[in-house]
Amino acid sequence: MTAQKMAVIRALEEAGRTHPTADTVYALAKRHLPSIALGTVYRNLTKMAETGEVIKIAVPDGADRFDMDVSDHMHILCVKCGKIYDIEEKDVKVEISSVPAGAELIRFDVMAKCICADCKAV
Amino acid sequence: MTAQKMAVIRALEEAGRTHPTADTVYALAKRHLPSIALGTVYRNLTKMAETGEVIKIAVPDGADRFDMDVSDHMHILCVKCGKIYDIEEKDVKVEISSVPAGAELIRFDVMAKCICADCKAV
DNA sequence: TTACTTGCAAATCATTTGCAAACGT
DNA sequence: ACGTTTGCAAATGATTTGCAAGTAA
Repeated sequence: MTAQKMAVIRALEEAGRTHPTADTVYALAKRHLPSIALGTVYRNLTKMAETGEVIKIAVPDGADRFDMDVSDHMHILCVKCGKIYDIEEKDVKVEISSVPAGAELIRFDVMAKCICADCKAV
Repeated sequence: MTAQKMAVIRALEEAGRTHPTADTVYALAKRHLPSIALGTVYRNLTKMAETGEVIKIAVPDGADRFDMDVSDHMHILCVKCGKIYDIEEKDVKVEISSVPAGAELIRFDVMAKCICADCKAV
């Protein structure tokens, strides 16, 4: 456990439910540890994604987003502003009655797309 | 309609259900139109994604994939080899009982993750 | 000590873009 | 003729990596 990893975790906590990009995590972490490097943030986030401490979310036309909430839930992306919202597990039901023969299911990532209230208002 | 766009469409047809990357589409298109440029393939795919002629699929740790099957269906990604399989609409049921207030749902992209039969066999 | 982690900068990969020439209609 | 599309190469943006120095255990 290094000061850098702690700064990254703290940054993720501060980001709350905003699903920050690596860049945003870097900016937040820098406030507490000004010497931290962007590469270090990437290295920590990548490792944490591998160990399951965070979830990495790929979005079309944009940088990856990170989510420290690893509980079962899904995401809904506003295609206009790019904000990502959460939908709690209890509010989604996914059932798959058939997978490719022999495949072992690991997890679902449900990414819904919407135009969010803020963007509709414009 | 240009020869280049036709070559891209033909490449997508040849790729079948393999969800090719832009690079793969380029390689296939080049067989029929050797003078075609990678940039042109990107331009065509991007435009086609905007108009809904193809679907662009963002995957973590990899290039975007394209799918000429725009019907309602889901994808399942093997986290080992990166292959993407289809799951027909009738084999998946997604229900969302609550979306962020005021948001207008556009579509779902369900990306399941698995270890596919080929990779389990190794 | 000793393996792991960092900061930095350069490298890589996917994708986009400026521009002048070529093309479709 | 005129707006659109192309090929090419250079530019961009995100992410990764090599390396020497620093740090946690």
